[in-house]
Amino acid sequence: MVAESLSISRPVLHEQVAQRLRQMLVEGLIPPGGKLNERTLCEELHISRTPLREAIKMLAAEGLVELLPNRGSVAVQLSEADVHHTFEVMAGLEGLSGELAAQRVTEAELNEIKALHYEMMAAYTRRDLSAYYQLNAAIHRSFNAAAKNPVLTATYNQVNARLQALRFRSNQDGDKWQRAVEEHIAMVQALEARDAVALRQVLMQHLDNKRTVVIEQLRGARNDSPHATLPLTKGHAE
Amino acid sequence: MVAESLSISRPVLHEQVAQRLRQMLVEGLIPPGGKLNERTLCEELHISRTPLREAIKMLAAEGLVELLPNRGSVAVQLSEADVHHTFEVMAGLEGLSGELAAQRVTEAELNEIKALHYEMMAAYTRRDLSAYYQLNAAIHRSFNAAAKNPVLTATYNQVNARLQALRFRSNQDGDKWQRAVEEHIAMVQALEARDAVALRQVLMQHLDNKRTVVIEQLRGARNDSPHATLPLTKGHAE
DNA sequence: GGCTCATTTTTTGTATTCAAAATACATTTG
DNA sequence: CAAATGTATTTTGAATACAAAAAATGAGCC
Repeated sequence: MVAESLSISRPVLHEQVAQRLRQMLVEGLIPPGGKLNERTLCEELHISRTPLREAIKMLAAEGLVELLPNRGSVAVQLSEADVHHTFEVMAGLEGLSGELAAQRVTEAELNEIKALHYEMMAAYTRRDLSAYYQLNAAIHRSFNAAAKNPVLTATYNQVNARLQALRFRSNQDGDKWQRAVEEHIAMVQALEARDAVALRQVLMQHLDNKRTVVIEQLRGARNDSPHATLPLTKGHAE
Repeated sequence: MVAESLSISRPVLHEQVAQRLRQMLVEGLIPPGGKLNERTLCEELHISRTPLREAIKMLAAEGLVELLPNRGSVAVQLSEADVHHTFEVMAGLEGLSGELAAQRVTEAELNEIKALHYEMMAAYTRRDLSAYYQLNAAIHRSFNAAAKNPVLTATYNQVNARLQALRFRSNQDGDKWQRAVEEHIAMVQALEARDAVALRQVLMQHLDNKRTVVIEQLRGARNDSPHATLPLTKGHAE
């Protein structure tokens, strides 16, 4: 609606800082529960406290950090219940995505999703977890895009960002991984058939299963090292 | 999780300011598309620019204002497409609310919802639009509470806040109002029967209809006064 | 030795100042 | 008179300065 955007437009500082902090949170550079010391971050990012604090306030509104009055801010640490609730909402949003995508997907989009799907199958066959994970994310993004609802996409991304900080790599377990792949096959079939109800069903089920896997993993990690930051990418598929 | 909150805890300034700005946006004191002049707001609220700017950044993250680099910030003005997309997401979230509420509602909650429902029926019978509107909102809040998912509630509220700024009063039209009431009756029945699928269905349909009403109203208002801020609460039921 | 409480230090919250960009205005020129 | 350009003013963006609260330190005491 507003014109600009064509101009060179050096992004403003608080935006850059917010983006960088998001990255640090998702990458675990700031671990869940970790404190965001303003002075330290200012020195690291070579900025003053004003834009840093503005960025932190944005992240707080996004649910990525928690503000403790007069005591600064910490990276959110999701409890098991929080994770459960977040996945529940994600399932709802994914379901809606699927429902709308089934109605609105173009042939070109469908083809691209099928292509990504086959790439993913290749990654699965090779047990290439990293590639699988990336393709999986790309496919879910594509479903979202096919739904053609920017509000949905924004909402989805915001809720999802909180989960990203968990840095889970699900489907390490062979059976679970296979089930996920089977669900993916069903997804593509439902999308191709433009079956909104079926697609919604599959996607919600997919998320529910993912939730189970993540929570199991979370419990394991907590038991392994109750007070340390969660160990990441431990172990591989099979 | 974090302790505090028991203490009297005078809220910090940027929080107070954010709350006040939200109120001003929802009440139309700052109209959609209206500019947020920092100097003016500072004087009105008797604060310095620092907490004001922090608050504005939070509202931007919430999607209530838009930041224009080097040109300040304006209250979001939803296009018709935006409204359409927002309602679509709201329908999905309401549907999920209903699905979960049907599974989790307690007898006490059900009773309270039924009580609110009858109060609402009374308001409808009297054609008391204001009371109807408030009770309607209370009922939807109760459904949300019965779903017992704080992430869902927070997400719902955030998306809903953007619509609040439209200040619509739907169901002025007799037929539409009656249909909405019928849907409400179906809701309570489905909740009482703990029929998750039916409840989801009714709630989504309810939101879809509301969307239609709001968009019609929006078109009317835009045509009546293309460039002024939208006229509010014009006309009454029947 | 451990505990309490006062003092210092650090950290956060807010206000003010300085700088840069955008806007408004006036002057010049064709 | 209109368009364009240069100047002044306003407004936003960022850094610094100041105040208040919390945390850390350490001396005195039991």
